[in-house]
Parts: sequence; structure tokens; C-alpha cells
Amino acid sequence: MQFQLLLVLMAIDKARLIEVVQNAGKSMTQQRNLIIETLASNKLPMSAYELRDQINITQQSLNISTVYRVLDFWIGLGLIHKIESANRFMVCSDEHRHQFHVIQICTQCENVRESCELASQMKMQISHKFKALENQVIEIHGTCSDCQVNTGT
Amino acid sequence: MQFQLLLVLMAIDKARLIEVVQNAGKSMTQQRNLIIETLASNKLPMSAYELRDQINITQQSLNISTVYRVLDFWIGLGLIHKIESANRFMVCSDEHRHQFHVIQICTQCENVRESCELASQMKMQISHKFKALENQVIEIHGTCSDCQVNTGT
DNA sequence: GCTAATAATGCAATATTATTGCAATTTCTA
DNA sequence: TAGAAATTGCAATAATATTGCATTATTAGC
Repeated sequence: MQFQLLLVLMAIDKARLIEVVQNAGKSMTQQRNLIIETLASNKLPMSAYELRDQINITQQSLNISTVYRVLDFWIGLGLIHKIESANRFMVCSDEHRHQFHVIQICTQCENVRESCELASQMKMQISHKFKALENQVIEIHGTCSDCQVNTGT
Repeated sequence: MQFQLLLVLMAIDKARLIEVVQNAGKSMTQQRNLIIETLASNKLPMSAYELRDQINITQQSLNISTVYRVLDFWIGLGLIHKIESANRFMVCSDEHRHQFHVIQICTQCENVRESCELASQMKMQISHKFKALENQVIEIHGTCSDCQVNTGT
């Protein structure tokens, strides 16, 4: 069971990854692979330094500047989000059918969930005079359903 | 004309400020006043260090820890927003009739506009299982109408 | 108004997050 | 397989934020 959970967490679509990278005319390096895999295998979003330290435990060591550059690389391709309100990074779990990415951050258990169905409606509500960029992250803090049950909130 | 513009920018409702502070059982100190006035008189959002430096030019000097504490104070009362994606702070221009604050950040001219009418609709679209906190800031990056005209974007 | 209690601020060290320029290495292209 | 282009390493440094404790200011009770 534990094993199966891990498998689920690590289920990044490698083929799609490579496709996106190639379409962008970039190359898939070991560092880029390591970082997105490590992030995908972690339950919670991670800081750049946490990511580096985690990788250094078992794998090769990465310089912090490389970590930031690789994160920027994936963010540019829309496959990793930066959670600005926490200075943490997470792998995108959405299929990019919406303009915005909406993530719900539980302030109790710290879990993060991406719920982009919400985003298609939001898009229409941005002032029609303002032209929003693609792939932005809308961060909503609150209490997830599990924690509401557990604490009676 | 210049003078009038300044007056407009500095138009913080002092009476309301004091009311909010007293309702919270807190006191209105010189530092708290200086910081919110300085921020209100600035066209663009400011970083904590910019705020400190700006104040130090003409007024007394504030320690950076005081600046952060005072900013947290006003944020807690909902009168200042932190723009997480820019590490900048701005005075709230909304009347708190909505759960969320929506700000549109122009990536060209850097101007920021608060458009909270948008927020009442958004509120309903957050998953009903997730209980969002009050007074959160939704940050949308893009091109404002002025810049779309000027650059033909 | 004075004093004790409470709250706010100052100080300065330190933690955390992020960027930079240039050299070395890897990957791509022809 | 060599040369060009892209990526990464290095390490210094910048930018942002927090902490514990001492000092000062504010409030509440008399």
C-alpha cells in the first residue's frame, strides 16, 4: 500500500515531459530530470534549498543556482508552479485547459491541491480591459475538507 | 496640479484608520502612521526596505524589523496588502465587501490596480469543500489597458 | 498626574530566498 | 567529430525576512 502510494506520487508522464521539452527546442538534461522527479515524489511543495538538499542525499550534488535555473525552466514550460506565498515549488497536476491554475493551500495540514476547473470561470471575470498572461497561479489559503472534519471547523 | 495629485494619492481616511485600530484594541503609533501614509503617497507598491529608506530621507529612521512588524500589523487589519509575487506592499483601496482582493499587475508599466468587484463571483467558485480565509489577495499579471493601447498589444 | 503593567520599537545578528558573472562542461549541429 | 550553442558549476553577493532581548512608549488603574 505504501509502495503503491509512492508509485502514484511519482507518476509523471515522462513521454509528455520529453515532448514538451522538444517542442520548446530545449534539451532534457539529468539535472532537469532529477529536479522534476524529486519534486513529483514529494508530498508537499518544496523550497529550492530543500530540493537541493534532498537530491544531495542520494544523488549528485546540484548548485543552488542550477536549482533555480532549472525551476525557472520548468515554470516557463508550465510544468512546475511556484507558490509565491510560500516560496515553494510544486509539479503541475493540471492539463492546461484553463488560463489560470488555482491551488488551495491548507493552512492546517499544509497540503496543496490544484483545482483548475475553477479557473475557466475566473478567466471571464477578469476585467475585459486587462489582458492576463497565461499559466498564472492563483493561491487560496484556507482549510481543506479533511481538516474541517478533524477539527470541527 | 502636481499638488492636487499628491493630495489625491495621500487621501487615506484617517478617521476610519483610527476606528479600525481602536476596534482591534490596538494603538495608533507614530511608526504605524508613518508607514501607511508613506505607502499611500507612493504611486507603486513598495518593498519593506524601500519604505524604510523613503522614510529615512525626511523623517525619523525606522529599523527594518519595525517596518516588517508594522506591515504585518496593517495586513492583519486588512488595510495593507502584500503582493507575494513581487515582495511589495500596497495600501488596500477596497471597502472589504468581498472575500477576496483581486489585483491586476501590469508587467509593462508595473502599475497595480485593485478590482475587487471580481472577487464576489470568485468566492462562489472555490470548491465548497474548501473553506477559504478572509482577505486574501489574488494576483493577476498581464497588460493594463493603457499599455495595450501604447504598444498595440 | 503618577505608577505599574502591557505593548511597541530598536538593535544587530542571523536566517532564508534568490541572482550574478564567468569558467567549465555538456549537448547539439553540421 | 569539431565547432557552436546551451547548460551547469562555482562562489560571491544581493534581496528579503525573522529572532531574542533590551529599551522606550502607551495604556489602565489609582
